[in-house]
Amino acid sequence: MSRKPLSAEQMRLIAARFKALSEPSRLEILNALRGGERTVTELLETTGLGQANVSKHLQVLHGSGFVERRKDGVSTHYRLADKDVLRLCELMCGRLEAETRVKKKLFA
Amino acid sequence: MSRKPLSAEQMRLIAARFKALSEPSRLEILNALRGGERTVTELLETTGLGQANVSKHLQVLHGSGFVERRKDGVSTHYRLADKDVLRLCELMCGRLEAETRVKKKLFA
DNA sequence: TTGCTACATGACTATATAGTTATATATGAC
DNA sequence: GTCATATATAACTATATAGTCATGTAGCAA
Repeated sequence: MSRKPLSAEQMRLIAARFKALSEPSRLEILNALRGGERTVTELLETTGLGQANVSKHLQVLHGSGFVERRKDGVSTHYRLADKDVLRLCELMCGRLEAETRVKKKLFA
Repeated sequence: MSRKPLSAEQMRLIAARFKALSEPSRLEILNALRGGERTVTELLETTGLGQANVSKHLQVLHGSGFVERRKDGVSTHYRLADKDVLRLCELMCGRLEAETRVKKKLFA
């Protein structure tokens, strides 16, 4: 299970990737992309966030390698780069569900 | 692979968990705990961080459920709550390695 | 009691960043 | 060319937090 020791530089890079996933707005965007490729305008409508705000979040997600993009005329289409994001979120979800179960037991 | 839709509240909670993993210092602490239970003093020595700083990071990690603790006299022993942290980091590591391979190809 | 050690916490500063507004850039229609 | 649309970006404000210093608190020894 546990692998090689991690260097300080590796941990800095890993922390930066986790930071990209540490904002609810960005998770909302990623969640919206689960349904497939979306333009920025579509993401504005789905998430209800401001245009400049969404654009900045998309730059962060693209810079961290979580989304890829494709320009088509005046639009830019974004999509999930791979399934890792979903797996990461599902792992976190699993943790939350476990916690919730424990809390329910305490109050039962 | 992809599961239920996520509520805004769930995404807020997930983001908070990712945020706990988004600091290099906290990853260093978690990395040190891969070797097993450690006291705060031991973590100070391993990481080289300040006492108050480590203590605060440990509160964050404990509040997020990533570490558990056990008081023994004047000392507090911390340990990884489970293996999920390692799996999460390994997933991120895998992404980084893949990126590095791509970059090497570009310069080859 | 006093003193010492281990840890936690409040107050503070400095930095990072989410969100907004205004503007820039680019593409296509006309 | 002008105009409108789609996206990106610069500048700014407000908030969050990492790190430090000082202090508080709890357990143990003498």
